[in-house]
Amino acid sequence: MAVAQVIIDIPAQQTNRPFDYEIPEELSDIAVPGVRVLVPFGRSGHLRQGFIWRTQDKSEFAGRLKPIAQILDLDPVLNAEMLGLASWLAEDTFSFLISCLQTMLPSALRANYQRRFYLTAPLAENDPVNQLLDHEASGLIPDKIDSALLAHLKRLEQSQQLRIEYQIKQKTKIKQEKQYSGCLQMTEYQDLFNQARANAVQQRQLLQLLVAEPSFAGNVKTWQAQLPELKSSTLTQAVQKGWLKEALVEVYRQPEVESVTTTKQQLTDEQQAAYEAIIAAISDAQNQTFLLEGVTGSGKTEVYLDAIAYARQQGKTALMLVPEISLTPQMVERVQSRFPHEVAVLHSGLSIGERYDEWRRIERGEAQVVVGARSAAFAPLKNIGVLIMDEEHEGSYKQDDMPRYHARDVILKRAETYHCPVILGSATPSLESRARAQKGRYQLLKLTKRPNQIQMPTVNVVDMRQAEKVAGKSDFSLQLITEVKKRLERHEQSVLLLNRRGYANFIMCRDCGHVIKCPNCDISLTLHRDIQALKCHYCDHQEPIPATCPACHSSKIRDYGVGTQKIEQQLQELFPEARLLRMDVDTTSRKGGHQRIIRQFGRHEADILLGTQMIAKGLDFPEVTLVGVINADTSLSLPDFRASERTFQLLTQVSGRAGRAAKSGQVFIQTYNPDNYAIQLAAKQDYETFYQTEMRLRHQGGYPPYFYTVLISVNHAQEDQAVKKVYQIQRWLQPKLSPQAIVLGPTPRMITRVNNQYYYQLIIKYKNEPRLLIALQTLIMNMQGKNNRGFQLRIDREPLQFM
DNA sequence: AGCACGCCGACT
DNA sequence: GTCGGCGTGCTC
Repeated sequence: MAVAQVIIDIPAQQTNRPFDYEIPEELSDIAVPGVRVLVPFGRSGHLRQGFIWRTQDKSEFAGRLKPIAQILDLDPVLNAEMLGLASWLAEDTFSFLISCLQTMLPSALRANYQRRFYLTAPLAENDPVNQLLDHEASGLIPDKIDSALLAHLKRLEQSQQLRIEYQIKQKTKIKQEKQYSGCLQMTEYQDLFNQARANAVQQRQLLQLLVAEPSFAGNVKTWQAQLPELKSSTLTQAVQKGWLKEALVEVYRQPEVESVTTTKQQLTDEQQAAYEAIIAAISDAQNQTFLLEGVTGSGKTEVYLDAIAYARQQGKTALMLVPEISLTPQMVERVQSRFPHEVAVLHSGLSIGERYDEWRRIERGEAQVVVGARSAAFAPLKNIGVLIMDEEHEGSYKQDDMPRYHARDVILKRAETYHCPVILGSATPSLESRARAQKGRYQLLKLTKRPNQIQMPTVNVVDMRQAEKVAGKSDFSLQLITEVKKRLERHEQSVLLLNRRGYANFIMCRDCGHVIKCPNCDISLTLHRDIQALKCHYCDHQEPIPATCPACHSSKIRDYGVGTQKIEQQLQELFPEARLLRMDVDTTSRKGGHQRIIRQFGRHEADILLGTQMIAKGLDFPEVTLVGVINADTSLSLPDFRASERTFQLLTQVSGRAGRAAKSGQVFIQTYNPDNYAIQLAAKQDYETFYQTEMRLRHQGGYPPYFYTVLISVNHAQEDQAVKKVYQIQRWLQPKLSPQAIVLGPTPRMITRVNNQYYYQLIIKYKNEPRLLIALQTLIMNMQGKNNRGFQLRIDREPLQFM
């Protein structure tokens, strides 16, 4: 009897091992590893989705095996490489196999479990179940249902007044579109036209078109291209009247863009040297990692594109990861125009269906070049020739829920499998990567110059302790404002950065000092003036802005801190004639909001772009000649050993936005710490000195890259419980560590309470602890069962956030 | 997550 | 004596 080991999708994920199932004879041909299956699970025998992990001849399991109910794929959705990658990922990130398998696939392939009830007897008029009805006698039972209502449903089921069915819906896969085509003779259309009422303008236009071309066909858009006034309802009516016939046609959701082919640009000497090193590794199938350290504007992208072109010439595929934020239309067009019809793009703006279509194009080999954000690291490419990660230092490459993977590690792993090179590119590499280049594990390639004699911007540090301020607007130095004014006069553009990391707008009472806090979390609420509400950035809590202080009823309650909205208002007062664009989480939260703003600014529809860190990347506009940093300091004072690194990166990146073309650029950095090394060196655009300085400090403090780190965090609704558990874990773990390992804590997390859960943590710094990783695997298993209800454990290897 | 098994309290 | 509370543990 053939047996399949199946990894099952159990919501609570209390198990991390496969379950054996019998493969029915008729399914034996297609029951191969990597296919999705439906299997009965548990006493209820309800179907759940799973993945075949392995197949074998017999089972070790003593009991009776249930058979696989259904196989969902004719071809496996995960090949051998992907299954191996999942297994490595699960171990590396201390996560469950099932969650790794799920994150590697587009969510369209994930099962959608739902419960429906069907009435078998009429309900009482006031029965609460009435609210759930969405059809005549049936309704959906929501996932989040209050337990009383669920219990009520179960009672009704027991008394046979209704029955509950469990269903697994596959999310829509194939998009279909209505196609309308003429189905009558020209003379018939002519007759209809003659009969049509004189005021039926739309119908007459439509018939006129059909008289001219009786077999015209196409979707709504095609028809509207001919008749711009045409409404889709007119087409529907025409179908009803028998003038047209309609049919459903399968379409890809992202039709391929018609693009012009652009060719290779002339490379500078430095670019050429980097290119040659990379292509040698591609043609020799060497698993070599390159760190491409190039100053802003030095043309790293051109090197990437040429490397991809070389891989394509060799008949190989290529993957390029970029941070979500720089996945702009300009960027995508640049790749698409270089490799027409070969590119698949994966980013968060895609709908589930669009994402699946792109995934399918890659999987079928129809797209050989993939550009995407973090999760694109799992793109189902085969025969990869080169893997690229742009802005390699970016924190967004690490996922911050399970599995907590870093896309850099994923592509390094894939490169091992494909024996191909990896290019990590950045103007400000992470210290981890730069240190590896120092040790020779990565090969360092440098681009120190901008092509075409374009100058690096000149950077001025403005000492805000002594600078003359604009009257009444203490956030602006006179110097910066004068520069902005000059740009407005010359019709050039300015970019202003508000460094808001770790800084928020909060509400405080001037009389008693009371700060309005979130009822669920230990954090003050942030003011959002556009929606007239106070919001908590850690849970979903939201409340109206109070008119008086809730503690002392004084009316002198006002907001503190610097927010983009406030700065925007002040700028508008200073320059009433200037066209301003604001870019922050509030203005970009809607789909495409980010790209809309960038496009607008690119068309020079605004003079000043004001924004948070998101403006530091991805924009490349020739008219920008001024970059101003309003407050460089805020990110320096955070209790995180990476504070300097992040500040340096942010300032360097944003400075690089100035003077990308013929016009030279200037940068003004306002700060209260003008002597700080991160600020000084960012002003000089001197990465190498920053690297040396920061490495010394990391060495003294015993931080990465000199030590590895693991963060272990426990949370519970009761604070004493969380404390007890974290100490218990420490006592258990300590004896398993060598004396060289350093344990920090246990300590409460900086924001101890979030969503009414108390968080306590332990940080372990180590160099070589073979027993630690095994111990942590054990810990995660132990925490699942028995007396650990109500606790959540989180293990984060090489965490980027320590707070 | 479901569902059953199992060991304690208030009832026909 | 029994019915049922939901704590505990298993699901191929």
